[in-house]
Amino acid sequence: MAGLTKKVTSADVARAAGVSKWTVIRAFDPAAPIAEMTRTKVLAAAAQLDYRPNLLARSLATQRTHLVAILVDDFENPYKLPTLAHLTAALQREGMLGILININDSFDHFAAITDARSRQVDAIVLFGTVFRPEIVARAGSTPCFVLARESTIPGVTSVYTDPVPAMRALGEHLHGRGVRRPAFLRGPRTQSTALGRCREFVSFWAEQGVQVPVINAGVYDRESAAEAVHRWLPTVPGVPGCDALACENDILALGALDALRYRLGLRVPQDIAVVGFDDIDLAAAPSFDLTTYRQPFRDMVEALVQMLTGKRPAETLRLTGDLVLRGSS
Amino acid sequence: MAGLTKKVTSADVARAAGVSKWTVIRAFDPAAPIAEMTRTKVLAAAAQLDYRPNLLARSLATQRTHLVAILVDDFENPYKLPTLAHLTAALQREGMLGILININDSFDHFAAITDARSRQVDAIVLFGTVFRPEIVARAGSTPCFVLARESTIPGVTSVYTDPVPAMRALGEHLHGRGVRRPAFLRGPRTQSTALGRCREFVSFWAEQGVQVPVINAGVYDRESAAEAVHRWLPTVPGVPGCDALACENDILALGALDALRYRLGLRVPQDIAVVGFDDIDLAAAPSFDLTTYRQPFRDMVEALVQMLTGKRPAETLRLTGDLVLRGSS
DNA sequence: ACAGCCTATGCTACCGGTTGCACAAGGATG
DNA sequence: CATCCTTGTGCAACCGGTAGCATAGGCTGT
Repeated sequence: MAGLTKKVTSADVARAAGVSKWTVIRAFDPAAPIAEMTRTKVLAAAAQLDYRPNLLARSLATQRTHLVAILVDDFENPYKLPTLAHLTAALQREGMLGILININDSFDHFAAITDARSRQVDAIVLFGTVFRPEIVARAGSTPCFVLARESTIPGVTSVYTDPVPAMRALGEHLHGRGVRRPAFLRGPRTQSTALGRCREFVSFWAEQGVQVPVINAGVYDRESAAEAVHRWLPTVPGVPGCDALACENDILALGALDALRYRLGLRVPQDIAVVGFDDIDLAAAPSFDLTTYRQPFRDMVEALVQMLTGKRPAETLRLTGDLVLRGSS
Repeated sequence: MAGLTKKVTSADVARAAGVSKWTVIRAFDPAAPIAEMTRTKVLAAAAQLDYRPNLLARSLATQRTHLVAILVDDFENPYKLPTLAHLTAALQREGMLGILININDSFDHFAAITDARSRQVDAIVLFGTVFRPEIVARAGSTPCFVLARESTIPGVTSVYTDPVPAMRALGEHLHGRGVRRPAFLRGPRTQSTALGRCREFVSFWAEQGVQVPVINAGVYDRESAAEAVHRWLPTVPGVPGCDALACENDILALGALDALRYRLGLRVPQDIAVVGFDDIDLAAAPSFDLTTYRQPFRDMVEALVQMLTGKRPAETLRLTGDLVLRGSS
């Protein structure tokens, strides 16, 4: 019955309770000066009519929507699902909700940011997406944050895992295991520069006097990784042509692992070691048992949400994660 | 500069162009009667000031937000990420955006639906979540859809994969391979009833005169599945105690597969066959090579979005998927 | 020259809240 | 008993659009 009738507004409740609509509003504001008896009367009438304040109208008046745009351009990497879970949960704890925006060929950053701003979102979160400075400029006065990626743009705060200690930890681990001819497998070139993992890994080995070949998978995708490794390894002198494969993230590593074992007939870790980055759930599966570097996703999200609620100053944060040693290395 | 100044409204553009704010609005409406010269002048002024209509104000006036609430309560199952990608893309093609709402212990269906309605969303999508009739009643006049789950509630439209032909196909496949003592591994009991996979699998084998034992993993989680299988199988007479394991979804199947191979030392498929449901990306990995039943996620999403835009009558749809034969059976 | 019509523009009222001010009622104070 | 203060309530104005009516002014037809 209640569902079929027109929407209930504060004026309706006011009429039912015999007060003005402003008094109704006050009844819902714990800090407002209002007689206890009146409040009780109003709340009873509101409950009776199933009144809910219209947040659209409130947002228009207060200039705050408690809405955050979350821009994602790559739904291939499994770590994004649990991280989205953390992010939405953290936002909800703060009374906010996230609008999930899919950046793709027909809806680019430009369109997404324009749309988000028209909707008056309180903030924009670029979650693991590629971006260019001029794109962020479109955000105008809307605060812009980058999650899980380095931001080289001044004024754009980012929270991500510091690649320097991470790649050093992975490098030292491999070096300690006797690795001397490692290769690096990365995804799209543009994104890689924003991650710095390749750069740091290569730089670590340069210190050891080793030049690391870099393989391009082109996309962050298990199958593409498998193909890239399958094509590349046989072209390198030696059997196998390298003794370790460091991958930009776990999903590439899983593809690589499968290609090494099932297409190239190699034993991991005996013939070649494999390490990834992220520590996604499947990395722990005995079938893969992948050595990787765990990103502190939960902490990253918590820090980001504190920044966008203003509970913490907005400044770029580089967090460190943990080396997770498993059987693949 | 533009970012630091106050928000630009139609009145500002009107002032700049020397017209009234209503004329500004008309300039942006292709169907409005307006002199071409005026329109040009207004659009120029708008571009100059970087004016964007405030969709909040528009929504308040038109009573349409073009916002859809997407309720998710389980972020464990990897199929949800690509499906979210499809869903957001499809919504965006229709000029809508999705608010991703995380249902959990501190923010339940009740709170989520109340909040979503206060925000005046055009529709609510329950994406693979458990729900009770009284919860949906809270949606009031806001249309409610269930994606990837059966809805037993009258008036609530759902789009899901028909478990009848699906489990029959899996059952017949296993039967044809000589399986005679299969078991079924499922997740939480409450959700299972809304999926019907267990029911239909058991019923298929009943027709063959076989009673299927049902194992509870408790949660849709790889590790829980592995533990459940590891605990259960040794308690059953015979080595192994069953000759096939059908799992409610792929993520359970991957956990089961690992437990069988690495904890119980069994060979798959020689000693025991394993089949899943969903066809997630990792099911195709050579390490698992899992036989499964592919859900037509893309079609499901497309149909759902057409329903919520009104391009198609809202009625429960049971789609069929495809049996995907691989090496695990 | 004037009715009749059409086009382009302005205006009022409204969507459902918020904000700050005005003011009435009642109690404390001198 | 007048004054001051406190508390509680009503109200106008506003947030930035939309919808539909009113009307000015140009053009056509007779």
